Amino acid sequence: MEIAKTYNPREAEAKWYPHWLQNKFFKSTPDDRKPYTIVIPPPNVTGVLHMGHMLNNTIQDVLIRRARMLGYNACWVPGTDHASIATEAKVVALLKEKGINKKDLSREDFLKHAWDWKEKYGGIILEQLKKLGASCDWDRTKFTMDESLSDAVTDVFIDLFKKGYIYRGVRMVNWDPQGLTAVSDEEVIYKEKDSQLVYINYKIDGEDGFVTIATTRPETIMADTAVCVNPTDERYTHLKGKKVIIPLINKAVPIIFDEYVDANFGTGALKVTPAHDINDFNLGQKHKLPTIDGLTQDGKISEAAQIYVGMDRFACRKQIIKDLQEQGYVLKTETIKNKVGHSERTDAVIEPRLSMQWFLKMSEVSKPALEAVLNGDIKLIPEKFINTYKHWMENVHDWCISRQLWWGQRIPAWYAAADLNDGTGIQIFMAKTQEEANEKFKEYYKSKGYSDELIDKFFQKKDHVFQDEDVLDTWFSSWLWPLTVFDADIVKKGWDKANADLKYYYPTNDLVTAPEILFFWVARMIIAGKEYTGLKPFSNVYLTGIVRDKLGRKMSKSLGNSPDPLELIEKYGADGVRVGMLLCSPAGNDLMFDESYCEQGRNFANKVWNAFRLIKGFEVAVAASPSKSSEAAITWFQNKLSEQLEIINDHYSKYRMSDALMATYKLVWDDFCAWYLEAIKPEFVDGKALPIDKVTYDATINFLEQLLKIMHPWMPFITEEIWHLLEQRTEEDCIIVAKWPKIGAIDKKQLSTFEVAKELIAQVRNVRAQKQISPKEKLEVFEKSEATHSYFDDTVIKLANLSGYNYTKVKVEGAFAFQIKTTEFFIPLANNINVDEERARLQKELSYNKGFLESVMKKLSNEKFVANAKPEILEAENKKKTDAESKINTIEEQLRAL
RNA sequence: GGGAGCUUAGCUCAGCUGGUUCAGAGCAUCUGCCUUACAAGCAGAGGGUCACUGUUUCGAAUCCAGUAGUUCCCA
Repeated sequence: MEIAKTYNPREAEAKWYPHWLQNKFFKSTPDDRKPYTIVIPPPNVTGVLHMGHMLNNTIQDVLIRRARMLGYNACWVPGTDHASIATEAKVVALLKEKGINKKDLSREDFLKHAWDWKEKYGGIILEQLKKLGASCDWDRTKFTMDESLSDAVTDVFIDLFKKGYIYRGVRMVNWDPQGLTAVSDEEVIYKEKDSQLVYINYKIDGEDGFVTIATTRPETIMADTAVCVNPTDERYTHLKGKKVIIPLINKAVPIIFDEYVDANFGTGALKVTPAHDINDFNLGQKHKLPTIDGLTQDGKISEAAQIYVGMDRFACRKQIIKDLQEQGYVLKTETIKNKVGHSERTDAVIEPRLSMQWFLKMSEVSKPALEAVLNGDIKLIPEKFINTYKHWMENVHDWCISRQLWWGQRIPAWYAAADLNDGTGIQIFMAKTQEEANEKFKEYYKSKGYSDELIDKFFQKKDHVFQDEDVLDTWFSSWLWPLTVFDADIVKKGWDKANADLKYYYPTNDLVTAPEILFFWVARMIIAGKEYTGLKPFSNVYLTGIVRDKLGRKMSKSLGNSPDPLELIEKYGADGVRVGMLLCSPAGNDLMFDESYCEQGRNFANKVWNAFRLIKGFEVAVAASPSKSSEAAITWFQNKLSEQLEIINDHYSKYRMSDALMATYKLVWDDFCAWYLEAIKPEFVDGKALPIDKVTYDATINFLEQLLKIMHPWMPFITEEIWHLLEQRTEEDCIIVAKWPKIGAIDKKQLSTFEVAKELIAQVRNVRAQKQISPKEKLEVFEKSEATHSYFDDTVIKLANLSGYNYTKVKVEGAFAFQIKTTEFFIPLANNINVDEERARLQKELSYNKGFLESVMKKLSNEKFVANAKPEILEAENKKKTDAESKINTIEEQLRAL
């Protein structure tokens, strides 16, 4: 059978993924093995696969595949997130294209469109993950708005409300006038902008003179309800009890005094607009000022402003500056830099706005979550994020959980009049259905002593008991993810009655996610986990970096600097891309991605392929026994494999993915291909390869199989492909479910002996290169030593192409001489010795060694060093001294001999 | 404005408790090779005042302080 010279990833990928699925290798059900669980950070239904997902999911797949091979019952739960704002924005935009305005639709109709959209596009990203090789248990795929998961979200809301953690209040929120919803503090991105600071004169009421205020938001002056100055500011003390007149609308507002105002900023006089600034709001509360909302929810000037009504806030800003200037109210304007908040989702400028929202009180519930990380019960990798986490959790703000949207879980709060006689007041009850809400209100009214007749009459009217219009923040459903993917009824039943799945898989093992959502998601999952099970949701949180381009810019659609992951897979193969991603991904640090890493990954796959090709091509001679050189190579590689496997396992245990990968890469490429295979490769005689003996062949196949297993988590496809090409195997005998290799005995001494042999071989090759001697011409080596033989002699003879490896007690004249450690070697070179060149080389070596000796002597002659250094260090220094001295002696002798 | 991190070869990064396997790896570069597994390869080689300044120490890439640059988080 002809095997292709270069590896073709496409074929293997098309073959093995379906094969794994068919054999249900990704599937997990509880059994008596130990579980190893990962829940996927559910990608957004609006998303398509980007480089961040690639990185994140490759890491998860590597972890889960290795765990599977280690014998754990590995379970990787996939799913998606409904992404309230982003999805609603997409659907609204799509409808708009079709000429449909959201406002013209009923809630039900809109949701129908949204579900259609989700069904059509929501699964794209999961399909793309399959191309990457992701070994998720697809039967467990969940969506944050699945009926059962949504139900759990509502249950949690009601439960937390009962516990007193959820409250409703007027708050200054970050309002997105485009998305028409409040967004959380975390969803506001502050960008530095040039802004006009306008100095406006407010006339003092009843006397001549002005107070000048400075503002970047002149369009809100109509909503001013005071001007505030610092009580210690002498410029203004005479204004106590006075009023000023707001220009254009000629309205008098009081001058108030408060320490809050910085006398040094602007003019030291601050316009107070409680409805449009959080600090002004606080001032307003303190000084009992009225609140005027000068803007509508979509960012236009409101009726309350009296003028410019209906004009857009930014258009109005321009216009009002112009008008104020014309009427002589503007003292001056200057350009300053300030940070302006933008909506993460719509990029609209955030408007601080007073509105009625639902909040979750965080101070209590966050305590166990902070504790879990601080005491090490949950590990953050890398550890530096513990600081960040701690800081956030200790200064945590209440969480605004309501969103003025339709796509999401509707808040289960129901409202009706408190007083049935005149229909005034508002009473609120939590309920999951209209019927349940009605019952609660009936009971309530009865308890208040209203007559049955009155109550019946009330309930005959339509919409008497109505539900809150808002939905919950998406994170309010995804914080339950590790719980509800296994048991959506956990909130109702409690941990003690949790189903078998949850009891088995929870707490999960590892969570792999981006540091950007440490608070949004990770912290809140810990809170929910602690609240509903008393347990942590996961043991380790691996925080990946941000994928950036070569120039360090974050990869984004708008910059167009992100390669399409699927195209990369097409070009380099899934294995190549996986290796490429992880070669450049230190934990928690950003990675500067470049396609050349994928090329390196592809090259590696090809190297592995060709190693297989070589081995597969061996002709086996059953009767032959292994040569000494092969025997030595086999024992050496056995040791090497064990040594490196131990290192690789250790890297994994510390989540040092790129180190584990690099160790694997070097073990395969350098140790196995460049050294081992070259050492055992049969020689060519008369243009034909000699057959290989059975012992060496079996050992080699065994090594390759072990290496394939070690490579499998990184390169699932090529390893599975070769696994099956090596021999005829049953359907179920797949590498994906093979056992992870065990570490054998490690003979350190032999490993270091081989290192000397390698150095010797390199020296011979080096001499050839320098003297331009063909690799085909055999050379001879003499070792000056008392010994007559060492273990790797034959291996050296083969790899360096020697005619003989000899031992001598005296030095060899007229030969190229060199040293490895303290041993002297000679290569007779007939007439090839250039005396001047040799002298220069030896002189250079001599002066290096003299300098080295000098630095050692400096230490040893230092009394304080001898007195303070640890004994083993002192010993090492002494050995350095004697070694250097002997080297210097030898070199000097060689020089004399020239 | 407050806090955290980073700065080591051309690039991307390792360097745990201060001391020869401490100045490393991979890629890139240069030189020589189409040696019948692999040119997506083989064999060699070059390349760094460990950001800067100072401190502690017998000894500092490593500890400490300051400076500069840079990134992130919070307001």
